[in-house]
Order: sequence, then structure tokens, then C-alpha cells
Amino acid sequence: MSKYREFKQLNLPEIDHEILQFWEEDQVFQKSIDSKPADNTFVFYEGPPSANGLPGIHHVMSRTVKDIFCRFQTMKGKRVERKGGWDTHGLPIELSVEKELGITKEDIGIKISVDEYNAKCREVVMRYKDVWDNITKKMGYWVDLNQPYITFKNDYIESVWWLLGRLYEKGLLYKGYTIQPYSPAAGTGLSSHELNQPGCYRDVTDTTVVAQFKTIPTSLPAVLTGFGDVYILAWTTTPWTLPSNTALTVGPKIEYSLVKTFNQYTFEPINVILASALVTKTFSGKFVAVEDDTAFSTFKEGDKVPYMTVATLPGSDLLGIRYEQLLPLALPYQNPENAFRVIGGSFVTTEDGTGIVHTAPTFGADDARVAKEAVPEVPPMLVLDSKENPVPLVDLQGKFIQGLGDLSGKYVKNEYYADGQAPDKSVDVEIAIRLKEENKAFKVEKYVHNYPHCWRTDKPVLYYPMDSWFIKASAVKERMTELNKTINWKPASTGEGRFGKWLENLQDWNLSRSRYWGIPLPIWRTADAAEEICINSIEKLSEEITKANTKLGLDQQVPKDLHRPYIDSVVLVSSKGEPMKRELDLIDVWFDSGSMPYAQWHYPFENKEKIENRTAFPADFIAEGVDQTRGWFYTLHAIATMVFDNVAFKNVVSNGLVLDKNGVKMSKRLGNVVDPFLTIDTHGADATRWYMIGNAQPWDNLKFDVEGIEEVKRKFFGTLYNTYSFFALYANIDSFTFNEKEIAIEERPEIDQWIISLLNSLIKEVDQDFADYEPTAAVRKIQIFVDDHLSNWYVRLCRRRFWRGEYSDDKIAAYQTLFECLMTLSKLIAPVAPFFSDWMFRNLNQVASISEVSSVHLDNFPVADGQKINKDLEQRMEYAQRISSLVLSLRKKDNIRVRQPLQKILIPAVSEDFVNKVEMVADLIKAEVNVKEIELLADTTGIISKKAKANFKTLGKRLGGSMKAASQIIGNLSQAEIAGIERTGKFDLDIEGQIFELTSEDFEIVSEDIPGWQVANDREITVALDITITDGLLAEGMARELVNRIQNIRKNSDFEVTDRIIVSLEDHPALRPTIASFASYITSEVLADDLILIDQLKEGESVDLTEELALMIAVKKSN
RNA sequence: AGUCUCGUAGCUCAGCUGGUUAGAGCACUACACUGAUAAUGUAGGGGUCGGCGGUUCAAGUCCGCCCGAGACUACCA
Repeated sequence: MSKYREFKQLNLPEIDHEILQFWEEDQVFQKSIDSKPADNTFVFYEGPPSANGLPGIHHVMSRTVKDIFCRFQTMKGKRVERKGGWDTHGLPIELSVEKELGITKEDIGIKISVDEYNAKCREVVMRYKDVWDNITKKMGYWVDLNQPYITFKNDYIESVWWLLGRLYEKGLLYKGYTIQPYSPAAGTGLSSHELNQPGCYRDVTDTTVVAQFKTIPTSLPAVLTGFGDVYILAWTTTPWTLPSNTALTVGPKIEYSLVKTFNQYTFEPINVILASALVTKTFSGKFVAVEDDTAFSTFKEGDKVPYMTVATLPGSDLLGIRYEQLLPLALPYQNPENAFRVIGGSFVTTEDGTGIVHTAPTFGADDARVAKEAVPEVPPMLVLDSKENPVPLVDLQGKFIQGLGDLSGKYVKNEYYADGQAPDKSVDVEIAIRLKEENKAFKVEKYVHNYPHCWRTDKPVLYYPMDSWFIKASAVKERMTELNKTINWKPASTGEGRFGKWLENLQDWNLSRSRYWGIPLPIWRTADAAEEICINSIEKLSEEITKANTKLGLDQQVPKDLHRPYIDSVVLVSSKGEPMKRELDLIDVWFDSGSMPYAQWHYPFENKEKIENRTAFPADFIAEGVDQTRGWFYTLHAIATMVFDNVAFKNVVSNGLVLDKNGVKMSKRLGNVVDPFLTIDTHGADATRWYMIGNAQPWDNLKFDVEGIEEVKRKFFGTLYNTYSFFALYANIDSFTFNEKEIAIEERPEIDQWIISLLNSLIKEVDQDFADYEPTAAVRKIQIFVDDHLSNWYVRLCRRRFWRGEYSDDKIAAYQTLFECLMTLSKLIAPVAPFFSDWMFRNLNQVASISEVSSVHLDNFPVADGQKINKDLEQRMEYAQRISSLVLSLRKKDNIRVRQPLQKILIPAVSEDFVNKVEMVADLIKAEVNVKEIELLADTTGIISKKAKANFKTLGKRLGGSMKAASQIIGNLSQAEIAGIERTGKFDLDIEGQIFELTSEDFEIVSEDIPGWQVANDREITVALDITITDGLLAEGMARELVNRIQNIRKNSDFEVTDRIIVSLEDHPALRPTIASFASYITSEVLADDLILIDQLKEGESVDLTEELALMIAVKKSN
């Protein structure tokens, strides 16, 4: 006959090892998938980590979240395939390679060939794969590591190309430009990463100009007419961009003023528009505010310049005003008629400048955006060069192009000239002087501000329009928003707020990256860009290569590796027989990861049905850090919407950050990084997982504190382990193996029915919580059940049933009940604590053979049996718990030990229902608090004093302002008045003469006191305790003290719990009544065959029986 | 700067659609319990619920503004 395993103490890491080994040997993960029907899937997508860095504790967090729901759904009968994946492209990988090789991006192709460089990336990218696989295993995260998808594989790239091809066919791919930081000196664009390097932002002194833009009178609103020439003031720190001005941007909600004054350089009378909030600031120094026109007529050079506000209007009224081009050196090649007008932009502030922004779409990101959003679109200042290509007024060297008069050929910043070559006057100064002379400069000043510099050359960067390929995401903005509304976000605010807002303000997706290690953009173009082709498969590439080989007489093949530089050398041919070359850009790596639903299956070249039958798409569930909202979550959503007009995922959990215990972000620099391996090896994976989930909701940030794991280990796993050990100890003694027929629940004692009822309530709630992606709620409820109800009430109160007496039905019921609780718990906790749960499941099942499967993870999630849920029963047990607690507190007040029996407690009968319920649990209470009788006191006796309280909910609405007074009156009602309410159910409340007719519903009546008794209250329950100790009670109390001392001796002597003993006691007069009445009680309690009183006992040990009485006790084994 | 989240006891967190005296665990103190014992019970101290204003008979809860922490996005004439 097999026994339940017993242990010396809880060792979670050892359990991890044991179960891990079992999983591997039995291929439990594989079985958990294969054993489920293929047509009942729960689709999960693994957001791929990059194996270029080491896993941190936050990965344990996010993977725990993923694992929980996948395991849960598996137990609910779903087939949950979990393909692992690796993100292998991207800037971090390139940078780590560059750091290692000691090179920079500029060296690629010079010091090191692109070929070698990419080989190095390929090598580095999987560097820590083993470490990752190891943590995955150790933390109990089930994911398929054997056939992961890898983003640099040709199959993956081919799928991505296919997706791009679909976008291309739909007209969603186009070439345009974005304003990017660019270093003319280095001849390269800079990433924001590079710009954020320390020391890049530096204070510089620039010549700034507040320029006067002369409005065209016919376009002015009525309020601004009749004053003469009206100028709009706009400030710039980069005067060299003024020739490229094509618009002025105002804040529609900002108030603007028209101010009458003189130009301080030309002394011509002018009227200028600027934000009202900036009038004082702008007209400081040489200016003076005046009230009327007289100052204007007498003004002469040398005086302070008078100014006066003559009109105000909101920015929205300025929209559409046209103005004369400030520096008419060139005109936009497209729609010049739409340039030089006032448009609106939400980014405009009144913090500095004039509240009106000079807008040059070719040199400012905001500028380009507002210009594009304006209706009609404001054209950027692009002109056609000799090859008819549109170019900005400044070339890639940072020089003005030809055809701009004096400016042509000059660098826009003096820093760009070679040493000693810079002219005295920078272009900025030159322009400022010219504007002054032409009555176009309102103010010219030096200004110190923060400006980014190139970290390579130390020279200021230029914001410059760079060619880029875009995905026209804005075209499907509405559809994305619509589809987003069908997604269940956890928390909802991320979906509606962060993600929703992001979709509303969606910009086109800049796909281009000028790097080397990534998926190449599969577009080939002729030199004049007249013809282009987008390659969407390797087969297509092969066809085109063959075609090109024939027409151009080449000998090319499809490269074995689709990366650069091999793919760059492929030349295709246009319909006219011209060569076509690949656009050199790589695509944004986010497109890689957003493509994973399809590319992981090499769709549509393989596994076509998986996507099209919707068995592997969309995902039922994904989870990742909240930082992925605009990363992975977005790219998944965008690609699915654009290509499949579908969501990519139905449920998404975005988890928060893992901070250190002080709430500080973990970083290597601060040395507060928690090592996940160390944590798991020391405390076990389950305690770590349980702590992370139980301590904070996944989407809140977690303040990670190892002490919290310790607490979880002690409180939760320790208690559960103790409960199991307790069960195992006695079940082994009684050879309980669940052989007997199950005893019908209604035939079991009240307390068994109660814990089973609670258990089923728990199943219901936990099942719901897991289904709702609320793991924290589930975990907390389980914890309360285990600690408070199962361990501290059920087991505590039932202990005797397990170790006393025959193997009766009552005992069997106790075993069956506790077994069921433990078995069910193993399943409920399985998603969160996969190791301990399986360990407990297997320990129980290997003896009882209740389940046919070998692992809890192959079993089904428990189903609540509504029949067994009895809310009445739960209610009365709650009464029992609360009453017991009150009695214990009363005992405490008088310092009466629980072992000392007392005669009686009095409880005022609150209601008939209450009386019935308490009577049903009276025995439990009596045993728990060691009291002989419970008297439920009907209030007719008149010895209970009561208190009435107002029911704010019912009265508040009716009484309104009189509520306070009412509550006071009701609180002071006399015993007679309260009795009246109880009798008649009515009461007329008089508040300052106004009568309100109240009913018993409007009151809460509580028994407050029983005069002359020790009384304790807990809400509606009141308990009084009779503390008289009679001789009989005293003798019985002493008997119990004796039992306790003898039990202690047994235990200290390391007797088996089943050993029978002989007890010798030192005789004492105080002891005699006890022995006379309770000798048989004592012997049966301590399993004694004999109890002997001896006058002068020499052997044994001296024991304090009470405070006054100490005596010798000897215990020996009986034969 | 914008968007979002968070702010309740020394620490970690509950607090449902507003309702009476704001709760739990940990930690601390005292006492008790003990055939589960690195557990448990009872009692105690500890709170201007980030601040200010508003709505309401009534605000931790709803609204506005501000402060602080964090994330993401954008970098500004």
C-alpha cells in the first residue's frame, strides 16, 4: 500500500527540480498541447525578445502573465500552441557590434565590409540564447523553444516581403520625406538615440529675428482693416530658414492683438499682430505703452517708441490671412498659390516669441506636419534642380543652392566652413540686416538656447528633409480605431487612452532605416524613378532576375542570404530595358515583429490554412510591457488592419514595469538590478511568480522586494504545505486512499459542507477571474481561502476528527473533504504556481489515483458545482467565526485562558433567521471558545439595551439638508422609542416641526449592551460572557491543563502519535477533584493505559500546571 | 510639451454603482494558544485617503486645477 509522501520541511527549489525533471521525461508540455483537439484552439503570440541582451526579472514578470493564461486555457480544454521567437534585427544589435569592433557606422563599408559586418551581427544576435532558454525553463514558462521563429531567416523575410507587397498593391507604400536630424559635416542622418547622447545638446548663441510679414489687405478680417499696413510678427532662431517660409502658424484658441506702433529701425508707422499674452514682453525696453493717438503724432527718432493695442481677436479669426512672401528668392514647385497664408496648429504656445510660428516645412518636423494637415495643403519650399528633382533651398552639405542670389553657395551655419574660411557675417546675420533695411525686421537679438550637435563632428545638426518610404497608415486610421474598439485591453485605459489617442493622431509610418542589419526594402527603381517594382516573393525575385539576366546580359542568381550587401547587387530590368536598382533602405524592425503572426508560419508560402481558416490568427491573447503600446501592439494592429482588415489580437494585457523596492527603475548603473536566476534558485519559481502576480495588478508597476517573496513562501506556500503535511500524516496512519465510496455531501458534518461550499464559490470566482485576465484577484482570493478558511478554521476545528477514534464515517468524511480541497487547490493554483501545484497533485494522486493523468497540467480546470454552494451555510459559518472572535476577545479582557471552560455566553437575538443560523453552528462555537452553552436572548426580556442608527441610504434623499439633524435625533432615541419602532415598524420623526413618517427600513437597530455583563460588539452582533468559574469548571480546566502538559511531554519524548503510555502524577489536594471527575477523560485524550497518583514522585519532570501549582509528572511507554 | 498610469498606516495593497466610526497583510508591542509549530489567536499604537477648490444632505470615491513618481510620444518657433 502506497503512502502519501511526507517531508521534513518545505523546499520550493527542490520541488522545482523534481517537477522540471518529470516534465522533461514525460514531455508534459508537448502532451498538454497534443492532447487537446486541433479545432479548439486558443491562439497566443509570443512577442519575441532579443537574445542580444540578458534576461532580467521583468522578463519573469511578463512571461508569468503570458504563462498563466496559456496554462489556464489549456486546462479549460483549449489547444494552446506557443511558438517561441527571436527578434534579431535592429539598432541595439548594430550598436553592440560596433562597440565590440570599435567602429562607427561611417566605418562600415570602409574599415569593415558590409558582408563581415552582417556576419558579426548574425553571430552576436543569438549570443545569450542559452541563458534565455535556461531562464525560460527555470521559471516554468512553457513555450516552444525547439522551433522558434527567427526574424533574420529567409522564410521570415519572404513573408515580410509578401506583406509589403500587399501594402504596395493597395497603394499604401509611398516615398516621401521626413524632417530628420542630419549632420551636414558628417553627411549622415542621426537617430534620436545618437542625439540623446550626453553632451549633444549644448547652449549656443544665435542671431534671432522677429520678422514682419506684410499681410495682403483683401484677405484681412474686418476687425483688422482701416489701420493701414498690417504685419504679422513671427520669431525665429534660424533666420536661414526664412527664405523657405511658406506659412505662419497660430494657435486657434490663443488671443491675438493688433498693436499700433513704429518700426524701431526704420521708424515707419506699422500695425503688428502678435499674441496678447506676449505684448508686454515684446514691447519692453525701447517701447512705451500709450493710451491715445497723440503720442504717435509727436513721435520722433530717439524717443521711446509708443505702442497701443487697437484690436484683439482669437487665433481662429486669423486663419486664412495671406501675406507677401518675406524673401522672394524662390517659389515652391508645387501649388505655390497655397503658400504664404496663416494656418492653425495645436503646438503653438505663448511661452516665447510672438505666439505665431514661422513655418518652413522643409526644415522643421512640426512645420512639415501642420503644413500637410492644412486644407489645402501648404506646399514645402522645394524647387526643381537641373535634373527636375525637387530639392530644398539648402543642399546636403548645408549650403544654399544656386539661384538664390547672394545667398547661393553660402553655408547656413558658419560652423560648417573649413577652419578659417568662415565669413565675418553669418547667413543669419546677413539676412537680419537685409530685413532691417527692408522694414521687415521688428526686432533682431542674440539669443542663447539649447541646440543639438552631432556627436561625431561637434557641429550643429540641421533638421533636414530626408527621403523615406512610408506606409500610409493615416489612410486606415478610422478602420484601426474601429477595430481597436473590439479589442479587450487590460487595463482598458491603455486601449482607450494611450493607444486610442495614438490612433486618432496617427501619422504615416516611416518605414525607412539607413542601416545594414535588417530586412531590405524589396523595391527596385530605375534611375529616373519612372518605373519601380516591389518584389513579394523569392519566386518573383527569381523570375525578375532571369528577365534581367537575359535583357542586360548578366549572370545573377537569387542570393542565398536576402540581407545586404548581397541583395543590393541584384539589378532588375524595367519594361524599357533600363536597369533597376534596389532602394537602399532597410525597413523598420517594428515591421518585423508586427509581421510575426504570418511570418512565423511562413505564410502564405506555407501553412496557408492556418491564417485563412483563422486557426492561428488572430491571437486570442497577447501580453507584453506597456512600453509596447506604440511598438509591437501597434505594428501588429496596423499590419493586420491594412492587410487582413482584421484585428491581430482579441485580448491584450499590457503589464507595468518592475521597479526596485524603492520604486526606482532598475539599472546596471545604480546596481539595483535583481538577478532572476538567483531569485528563482533561492526562493523557487512559484513563490516568485505568486508574489509578482499577487502583489500588484500586472498593469501597475511592481516594486520588487525579495522580502515579499519570503512572505509569500511563509504565508501561502507554507500554510498550504502544512495543510498537505497534516493530511498526509493522518491519512497515512489511517491508510486513507480514497477507496471508500464518496460520502454524500449532505451526510457530512456542517463544517465539511461549509468548506466545500466555499471551495465551489472559490472555483467559480477564480475561473471567472482567469477568464477575465484578472490574475491578481484570483490569487488573492485563493490565498484568503487557504489561509483564513481552510487552514485557520477548517483544519484547526477539525483536527480532532483526524486523530481521534475509529476509522468512522465522520473521519472518512473529513479525509474526503480535505482531500478534495487540496486536490482542487492544486488545479486552481496550477496556472500561477505550476511546480508546487503539480507536486501536490502528484503526491495526492499517486496514492488516491483519482485522476487518470500524470500531471495537473494535463487535467481539467475544476468546475464549480452550484449544488454544493450554500450561501446560508457560508453566512452562518461567518457568524460562528465572528462570535468566536468576540468571545476570545472577552476572555482576553479578563485574562481567562481558553483551556478554562466557562459556562455560558449570551447573544441577543437579532432576528429569527439569525437565531436559526447561530443554533446550527452552536456546537462549533462552543468547542472553539470552550463554553458550555449559548443562550440566544430574545429581546422581550428587556435586559438588552439597544441603539438606533439612521439608514443614510434611504433617508438621505428624502431628508436632504435635515439629514444631519435626523441622524442626531435617531442616535439619541430612548429604549422605549426603539422598542416602539420594532413593534410597529413606524416612527414619526419631528425635525423642527416638520414630520417625516419613517419605517423600520430607515433604521438600523443594534443590540449594544447587556447591563451587568462583559459585552463585545461587532456590527450587528453582540456577545456577553458569563465569567463565573465554579468548582466544577475549575476542575475541568485543570484536567485540560494536565492533558496539555502530558501531550507536551509525549511530544518532547519523541513518542509516536499512536504510542500508548502510563502516566504517574505527584499527588496534591488541588488535583483531587480533577482526578475524581476527569480521570477517564484525561486517559483517553493522551492515550494513557493508566493514570497513577503517587505521593512523593521522584522521577519525571516538574511542570507548572497553573500559576500556583507546580508538580511532578512522569510519562513512560506502556507495553 | 502632450497622452496615459499611479499617489490610502512605517512597508505592500483592498475599498463595488458616493452613505454612518476608511480596512487587510507585513513590521512593532503585550498577552494567549499548541498532537500542523519557522504556524496561529486576541489586544494595542500607527491615517489632514498627495494638495487646493467645486458639485452634493453626504466625497477616499464624481468634476476642475496644482504637486509628486513613472511610462510612452514629440522635440519646439
